[in-house]
Amino acid sequence: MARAGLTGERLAQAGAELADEVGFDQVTVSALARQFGVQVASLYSHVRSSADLKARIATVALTELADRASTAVAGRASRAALSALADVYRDYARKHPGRYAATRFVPDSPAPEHVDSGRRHSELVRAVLRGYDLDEPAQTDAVRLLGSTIHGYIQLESAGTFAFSEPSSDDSWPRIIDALDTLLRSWS
Amino acid sequence: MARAGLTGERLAQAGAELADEVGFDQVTVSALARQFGVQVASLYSHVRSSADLKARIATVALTELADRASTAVAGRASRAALSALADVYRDYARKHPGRYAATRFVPDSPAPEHVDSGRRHSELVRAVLRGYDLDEPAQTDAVRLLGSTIHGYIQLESAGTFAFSEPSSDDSWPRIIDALDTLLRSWS
DNA sequence: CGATTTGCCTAAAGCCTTTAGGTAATTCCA
DNA sequence: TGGAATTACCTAAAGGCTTTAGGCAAATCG
Repeated sequence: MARAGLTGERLAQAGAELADEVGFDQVTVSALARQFGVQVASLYSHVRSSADLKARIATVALTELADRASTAVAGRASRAALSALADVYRDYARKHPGRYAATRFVPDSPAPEHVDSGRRHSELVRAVLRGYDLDEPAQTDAVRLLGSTIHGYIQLESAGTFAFSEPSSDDSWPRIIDALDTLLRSWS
Repeated sequence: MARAGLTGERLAQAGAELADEVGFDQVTVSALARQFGVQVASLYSHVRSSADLKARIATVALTELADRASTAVAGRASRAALSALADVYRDYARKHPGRYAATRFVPDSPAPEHVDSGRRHSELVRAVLRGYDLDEPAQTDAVRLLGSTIHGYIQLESAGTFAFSEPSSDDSWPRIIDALDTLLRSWS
């Protein structure tokens, strides 16, 4: 070791911050090197490729998000749990748009930590569903419905799709969560 | 005019095909020039920039999709209309993944044709909702819910998120559409 | 204290974007 | 009909990002 000390870890963290500032797609090995004031080639000792850098950022984001989701769901059930979980995703996407976008990045060969975080997410959704009375395969269907709707809403909202009509997307959001809650209560 | 005749129109069309082959993100002015066997710079007489090319492809896709959706919804109502509409989106995404991805591209300053197609889509969803009894603002909420869920599902499915657990995502899909239908019938 | 490892550097090749400035063929019209 | 204007595509060039190869100096290990 020597000098300042770039590491894969540090690069992923800095990359996550950069993503929030300039957008996940604009995160490049070059831009990151510029931030650290070092030559581009230096980073290639720590990340295998541009895709590898993005994958690491994705893992950071996915893990961070799982941590928050976990906290939000703890001690809550049914509607309260659903609402808290959904809000965590949405708030995270608003505060950390770059990181949230990173979350959708599918690595060529995901790190174990990445896979773990992915599993934690689906388990959290299943935990929320314990408050409703669903057996398989309905439970899996419900996991997919929830994931689709929440991720879909966040994405369309951030793309500005809801910005040009009333009511505000802030108002629609809780009503849509309510609707999902109702739906889950009476899932055929 | 002269020779073969590249036009913005033709480039958008060829770009759409290229997108389906290699992915929307891999569509570049260079790649397209290669396909046409001309120098890269030549294309810049017809498209303003790489972003402009992508925007044109997006417009082609959005319009194509609106046409199909329109056909699918015609003569159907309620559940049948909802299911047909959702299937059009999903089938299009599967047959034309590059074009479908293009659909999510938000142009800096959208062409009128692009805006029109966007409007057609939301009007089609509202048409489907005529089969249910919703007044404003519930109707807008429902439009957003439907859009979020359908786009979200398609996206997660194409990212492979549903590929590693039972039941198959083909089986979940109709059940999720059913659930949405039920939800709309009893929207608070 | 010498050998090894670590950390960052220079160099270079390859691909993509975009602008500038032609050139030949076609079309318009006096 | 023939010169002017336009059209369609080209060469040249600058600048950015990615990635590999090879090098040197500082820190650490034995």
